Amino acid sequence: MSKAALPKPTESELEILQVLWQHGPNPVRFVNDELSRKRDVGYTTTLKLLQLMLDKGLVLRDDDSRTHVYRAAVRQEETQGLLLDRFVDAAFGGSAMKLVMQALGNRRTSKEELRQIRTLLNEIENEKPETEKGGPNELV
Amino acid sequence: MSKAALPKPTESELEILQVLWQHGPNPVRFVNDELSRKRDVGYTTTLKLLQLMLDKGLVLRDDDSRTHVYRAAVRQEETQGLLLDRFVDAAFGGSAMKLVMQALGNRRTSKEELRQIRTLLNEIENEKPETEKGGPNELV
DNA sequence: TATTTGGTACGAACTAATTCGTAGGTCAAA
DNA sequence: TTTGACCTACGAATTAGTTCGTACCAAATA
Repeated sequence: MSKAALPKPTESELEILQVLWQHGPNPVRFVNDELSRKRDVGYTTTLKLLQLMLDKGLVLRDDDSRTHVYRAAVRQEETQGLLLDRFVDAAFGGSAMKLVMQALGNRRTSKEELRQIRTLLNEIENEKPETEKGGPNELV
Repeated sequence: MSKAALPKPTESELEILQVLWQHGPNPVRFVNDELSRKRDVGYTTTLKLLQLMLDKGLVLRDDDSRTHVYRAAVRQEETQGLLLDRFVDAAFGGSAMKLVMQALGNRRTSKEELRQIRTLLNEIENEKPETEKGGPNELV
C-alpha cells in the first residue's frame, strides 16, 4: 500500500516539479514566476496545474495560511527513473545501452564529464564502490 | 530546403516507426499485426495513423498496388536523437550527463555493455576515433 | 468603511492525439 | 454475375492535456 503507482507527470507537470525540486516548497506565485522566465504562462494556469497535481498526488500543499505553499511529493531521482524507463521503451525499444551510446556519441562531452562517467563505470564494475563518500546513489 | 523541420512523432507514431525500422517497408496489415502483439488496436486505427504520418512526412508509401506499402521516411538514429534532446530537456533539465549517470546507475549493466561504453569513451576522448570504420557518427 | 490588491476554486473552451464506424472500391472465387 | 474478403478514405466521437475567464474571499490600505 505504500507506493501506490507513482503517477506519471505530464510535460507541464514536470516543469513545475523541476521548479519545486530546485527551489523547494513555494507558493503558486513563485512557481509561476519561474515558469514565466521561459515561456508565457498565466497565473491561473499554473494554479490549476498545481491543483491537478495535488489530486494526482504529485505535490503536497500547506494551506495553513491563505497563500498555499506547494512542495513536491515525489522524489526527483525516482520520477526521472520512471520517465527514463518509459522513454527507453518508447524510443529505444527498451535498450538503455543504445540510449546511453547515443547520448554520449551525439553531443559534446567535456573531459570532466567523461571522467565522471569512468568513475561511475569503475564503481559499477566493482559492485561495492570505493568512494570516500560511500553512498551508492550519491553520484552526480 | 532539404531538412524541413524533422517532425516529432507522437508515442503511437513512434511505435509504428519502430515496426517499420525493424521490419522494413510493409503494408498496413503487417504493421497492425505487429502492434497487436503488444496491445489491442483496430485495423483502421493503424491505417489512420499511417495516413496521418504520411501527411506529416514521417512515412512514405508505395501505392502502385492496391495494397499500399509504407516505409519510414525518417532515419532511426536521427529521430531518436531528436527525441532524446527533448527528453533530456524535459526530464533532466538539459543535462545529458545526469541522464546517462541515472541510466547506468539504476539498472543492471553487463560486463560486455560496460566494455562497449569504455570503448566509446576512449573514442570520444581521442577526438578522432581510431576505429577501422572511421566515420564520426558510425557508432552504436 | 470603501477600495484595492492578491489569493483560491472551478467550469469550460480549446487543442492534440487516438480510436473507430461506415462507406465505398477492387478482385477472385463460387 | 453475385458474393465475400480485403482494402482505402475519412468524418466524427472520445480522451487527455492545457489554458484561461470569472466568481468569490480576505487582508491591507486609503
